[in-house]
Amino acid sequence: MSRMNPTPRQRARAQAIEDIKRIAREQLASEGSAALSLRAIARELGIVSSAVYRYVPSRDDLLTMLIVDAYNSLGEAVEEAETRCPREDLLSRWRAIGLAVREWAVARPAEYALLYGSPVPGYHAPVEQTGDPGTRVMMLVVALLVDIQRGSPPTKVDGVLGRDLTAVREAVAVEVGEEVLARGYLAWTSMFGLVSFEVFGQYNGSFSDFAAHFAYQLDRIALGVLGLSTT
Amino acid sequence: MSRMNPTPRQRARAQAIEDIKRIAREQLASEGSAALSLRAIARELGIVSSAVYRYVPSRDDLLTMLIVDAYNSLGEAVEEAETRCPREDLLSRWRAIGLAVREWAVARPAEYALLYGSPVPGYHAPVEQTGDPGTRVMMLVVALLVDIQRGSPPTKVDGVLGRDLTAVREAVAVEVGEEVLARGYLAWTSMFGLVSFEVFGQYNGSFSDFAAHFAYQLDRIALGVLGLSTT
DNA sequence: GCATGTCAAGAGCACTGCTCTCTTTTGTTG
DNA sequence: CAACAAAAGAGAGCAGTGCTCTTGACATGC
Repeated sequence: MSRMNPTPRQRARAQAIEDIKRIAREQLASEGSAALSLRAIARELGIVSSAVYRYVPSRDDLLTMLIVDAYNSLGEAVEEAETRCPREDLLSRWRAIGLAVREWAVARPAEYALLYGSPVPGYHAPVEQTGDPGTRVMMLVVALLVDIQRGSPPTKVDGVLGRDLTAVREAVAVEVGEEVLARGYLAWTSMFGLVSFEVFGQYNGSFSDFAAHFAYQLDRIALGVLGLSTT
Repeated sequence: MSRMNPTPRQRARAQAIEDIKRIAREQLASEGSAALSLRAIARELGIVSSAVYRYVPSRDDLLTMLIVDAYNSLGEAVEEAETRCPREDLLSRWRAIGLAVREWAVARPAEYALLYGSPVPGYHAPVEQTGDPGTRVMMLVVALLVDIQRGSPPTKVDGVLGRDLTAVREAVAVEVGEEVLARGYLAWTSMFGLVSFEVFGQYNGSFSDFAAHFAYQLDRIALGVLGLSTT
């Protein structure tokens, strides 16, 4: 009833929500996440502030929508880049994932901060909405780990960490050993550490060419952490 | 005149500023950086809001003070841990730095977010005040890199990245080759990637024992990136 | 044509940072 | 000890925020 043949009403409503999100993204880009103001959005739309609440329940819900959209946008971009690679070329798959993440992040620093920066104060992302889109990139890395594991026997990890990793392995239900999984976690966090340092300006102008630095370190992660040969 | 024998006035003033910063830190911890409110601080102090402006020029200046204090607190903690290690035990020095950073971060997540999270919207840290305290931890890593370099001939890095690294090497004026410097950057960002993922809740409950995970990955960085033997 | 549901408007509440003026307190000094 | 100046506090006020509520206009579906 609501998805087959949308009524003009539903069309207009969807368009209004799309407009609100578009302007919200612009504000996000120019001012930052905490400066996101429903009143400013209303002004931009030539609308009184209370009217915005017809379309968006609250500021936090708007943030959630933007986060979900951002996760999907990032996921789509990275999936698109990764599927171009030949399946057997593990190194180029890793490179494609990393480069796509960085490219997306530097193009949309505010949205990247929303996903991977400090959590917005007072706001906690509802996992039931953000959880699924938030794992799309992760899943590509997991698939890569499976192919890295293939051929060599899985190695366990000792202690509490080993049990945690086993639980993760069983949760995602793929054939990857604990030790490779741990390598994947480090590669994953290292890559986001690199991107975050660049996007959040932690390098303090050490590098004139961030892309070169990132590509270099991405290969170093592939070699030193994932064990992929870069020759 | 102003630092030898402080007058009672100066004492009271310093105490008032200290109280403001203390309550600000509490608010930061309980609510987050954007929720930091001068009016709320005034309420807590039993003071009218305008009176706070006698001690703190603005909200942004208060944030700057907190950032400088946080950098110094972190730097002090890490320096303290690192100097305990025997100079020749490079691995334990790296471990000490990493563990101290993590410990400090998980104990003060809000202040850590202030330093290494997404930048506070509308606020840009004045480099002339935050620059120096912000490099204290970095300097320990640089010193470690010098000792890693010692004995082996320095290796250059090609291209733009190589020139950037040479500029950094000349800026800090220490005997460390470009290639080791690049390793240091990756180790540095990887470590902060790990800490940020934990503090900012990106792991989504994968690990029950973050400390074990961190210690494990810290050693892996030492081995795979810094080239320190963990045997 | 009319009832129904949607949308916009506007007022209002409680909060924020910040400025201004006025008064009180307080340390110093003649 | 008294007088003075500097510092601190109080309070009003401005412009902004998220959000709620009521009221009126309008289009949609029967």
